[in-house]
Amino acid sequence: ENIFDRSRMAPKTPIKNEPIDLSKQKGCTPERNPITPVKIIDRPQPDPWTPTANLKILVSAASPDMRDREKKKELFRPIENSEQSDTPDSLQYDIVDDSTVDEFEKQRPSRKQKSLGLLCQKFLARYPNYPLSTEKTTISLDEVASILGVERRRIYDIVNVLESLHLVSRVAKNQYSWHGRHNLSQTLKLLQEAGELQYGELMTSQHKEQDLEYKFEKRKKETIPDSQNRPLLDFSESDCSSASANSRKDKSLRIMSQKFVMLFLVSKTKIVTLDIAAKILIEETQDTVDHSKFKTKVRRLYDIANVLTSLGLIKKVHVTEERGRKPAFKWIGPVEFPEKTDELNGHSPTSDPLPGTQRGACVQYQTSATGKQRFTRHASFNSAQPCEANRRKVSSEPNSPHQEKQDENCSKMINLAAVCRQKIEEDTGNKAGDTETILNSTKNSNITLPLSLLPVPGDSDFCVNPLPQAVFPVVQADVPSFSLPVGISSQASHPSTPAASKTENGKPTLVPNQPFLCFPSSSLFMLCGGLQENNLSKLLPTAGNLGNRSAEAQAAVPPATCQKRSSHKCSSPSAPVDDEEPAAKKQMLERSFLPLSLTVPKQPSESPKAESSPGSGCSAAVHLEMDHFDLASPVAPEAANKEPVKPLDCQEQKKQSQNKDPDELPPGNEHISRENANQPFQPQYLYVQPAAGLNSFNFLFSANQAPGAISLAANQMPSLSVPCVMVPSAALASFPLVCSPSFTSPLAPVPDGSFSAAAPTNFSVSSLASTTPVFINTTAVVTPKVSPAPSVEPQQPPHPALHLSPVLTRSGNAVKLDSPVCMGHPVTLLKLQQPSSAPLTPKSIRPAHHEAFFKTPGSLGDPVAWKKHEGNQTRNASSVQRRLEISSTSPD
DNA sequence: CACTCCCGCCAATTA
DNA sequence: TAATTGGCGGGAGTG
Repeated sequence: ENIFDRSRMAPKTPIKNEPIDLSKQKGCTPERNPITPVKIIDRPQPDPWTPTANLKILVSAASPDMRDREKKKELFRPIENSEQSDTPDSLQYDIVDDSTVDEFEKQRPSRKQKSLGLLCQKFLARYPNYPLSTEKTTISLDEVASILGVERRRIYDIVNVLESLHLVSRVAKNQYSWHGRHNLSQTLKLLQEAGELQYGELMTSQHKEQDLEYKFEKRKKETIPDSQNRPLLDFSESDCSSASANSRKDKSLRIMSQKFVMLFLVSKTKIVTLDIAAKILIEETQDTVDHSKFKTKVRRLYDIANVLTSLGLIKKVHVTEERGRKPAFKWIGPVEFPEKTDELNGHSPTSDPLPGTQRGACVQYQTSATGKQRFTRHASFNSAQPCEANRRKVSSEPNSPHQEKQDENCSKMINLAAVCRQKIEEDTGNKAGDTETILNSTKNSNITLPLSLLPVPGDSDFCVNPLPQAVFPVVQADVPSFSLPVGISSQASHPSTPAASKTENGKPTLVPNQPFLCFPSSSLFMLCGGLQENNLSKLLPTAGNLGNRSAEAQAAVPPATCQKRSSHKCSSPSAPVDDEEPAAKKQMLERSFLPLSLTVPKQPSESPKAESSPGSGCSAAVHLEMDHFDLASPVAPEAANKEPVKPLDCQEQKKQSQNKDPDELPPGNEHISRENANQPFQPQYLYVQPAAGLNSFNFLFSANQAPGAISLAANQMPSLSVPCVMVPSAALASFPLVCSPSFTSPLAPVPDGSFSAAAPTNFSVSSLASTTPVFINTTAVVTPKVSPAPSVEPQQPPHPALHLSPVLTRSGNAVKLDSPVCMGHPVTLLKLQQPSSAPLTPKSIRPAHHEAFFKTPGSLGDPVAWKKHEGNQTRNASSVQRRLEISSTSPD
């Protein structure tokens, strides 16, 4: 159609034609053949494209490049075909016949054919819905405009809306990068959350529109000032910090789009009438609701609606009310936004080429995490780009008047964020109370993270950010590495531990902050502590900025660094850095996402950044955050040791993040990632038997730490980004136990004695045999029994050992070899593979099913320990679940 | 006539 | 200053 138009109508077309068609149609030249040509023209073009269209889509999935190229050409075809297809053709023919000459031309271009919706479809057709992570698709506005045969202005309309949903992001002038729908669910989720804050009340009431409106206004006044103030944090700015002003009024379209979507997401009926939406939007923006404004708003809404319709998120409907029928749109997109990993996983596999690289990391995150991860990923990608990418405007200026505004907003936002957070937590089912409590209990500075999060502006991130997980530090503990839990607390250090660690290969790793210890055994363990959103959030913050968080956050994470290494080792030194940045970016991005005010600018806090990590390249990223782990990587085992030594306690934890480099690690090694700290922990642990790829490695994950961290490589190779410790079984042999005091330490510093006590225990464990992996959380200890479990059989649930009391754990570390699991905390142990004793789980034992475990954070025995993060955790958990499931499956 | 929403002027922002 | 973005609203196409 376009072609038609072009030939006839559009002057521009000529150019477009050629370019547009690209190679294929020559025949179709723009000429206007009065007669049949029309049709012919159409035909030819379409044909070439159409046929392929479907294929190409598929292909696109397969090969990006191809798809891009082809899609461009074809894409619109399909659309056209679908919509217009028959009609136009037939018409055309007729027309042709009738009015051989000019007339048809006029008709062709019917307005509909030029609609923004159609244009958007064409636009979308050019890009894969779920581009591989590896490929980065950039969109040139000029190019697209010419290809689609429209003025740039129109492209802006589309892109702005897509940008609001994060399907694309502005990279530079005239350049946008295509993200596809990977993040869509995340974005929608955020919008929904944000929407609930802003409009929740409104919609809740079933809406009568008026009611809604009414409420809306009311609400607006009361609670959400921000929207008016500065609704637009949206994107970039917030994070960027300065935020430059919101540029222009601009963003209006973007913001409007987000708000519009929010209305749908919040609405129970999922139907929003234009006029209501317009009113709401107007009000937010302005108080005056003059008619002209209304009209303008409606116009814009149509624009947005057209794009959303093209995206398949809404459809037009009519609602008849008393007074008649009103145009409205119904949301037909996803309503629930679990984090989805979706395709990512599938895609990811391909991506990993880079072992240690960022990318890899990113991927993992993605994998592990849900949508968030995706973001992360993007972020990483974007990393190259400035955060601002989103907005050109971002001015760096630190403080500008705008800023002030922002600050104000920030405060508001913060509040909102807090609210959101709470909400989220609650929603998640976590117990918010717990969280807090936990915090308190935890006190340890670092750990407390969760708390801080709340208050901190960063929170907003929380709400906003989906990605948090992206960041966790991962450490690989390779062979040699040992980290002593010592760090955990100064107190904590345990002689034994260190010794142990070293002893053998050093495999056993302790992570200072981390709660868990892993031993390699044949089977794999995964422990998940609190994975949570919170964690995530925390993590994010770190990256971001947020000083506040930093402290708390340390926990947060360093950008994950190592990620993927699973298969490879990560090692790339450079990677870490990158990761970090990306993380930051992510944050930004995330923030940006938030439409409303959610995003909060970071506050100035000081965050001590982690020191740069020593040698490990990867580590760099990590350090930031804080992880305190030590990794002992082969490379720098020493370092690891050192750190451990340090008093981790609160302070240190922050800093510590050290990673080690993966490089050195032998492939099989374990990675340890840790998170640390900060957080609340979650009691959940997963034990995974080694999958094929894993062989002897065991993984432990602490939920808390790395939310998204755990991800399994596509191949099954598990890659851990999580704060986990993996120990090669071999290494473990001698050491059964690992203790990480750190974690707990923060909360409850473990008495030295306790720890030591534990140590002994461990030894005893030795009997277990190498196979048996033992994890000890400061809080909890788990002993998985590996199939071969030696005499000590963990299986019995009832083991006395199991009971190590949480107390111990908390206080210090409890360790038990015998019992399959010991938990200080309400940790849940999951065994995926082994059936062994079901009962293994300590208190919280949930049913063997992983899912169950994950899902129910609540089960945690100690609320205190685990705090609030749960909300986050939940998310994390979910991600974890996935992974676990995956992993489990693989092993199975 | 009401609904849609295309079109493109022109200002704000950037480069 | 030129170019890029994008707000905005007139007014045309549709039903």
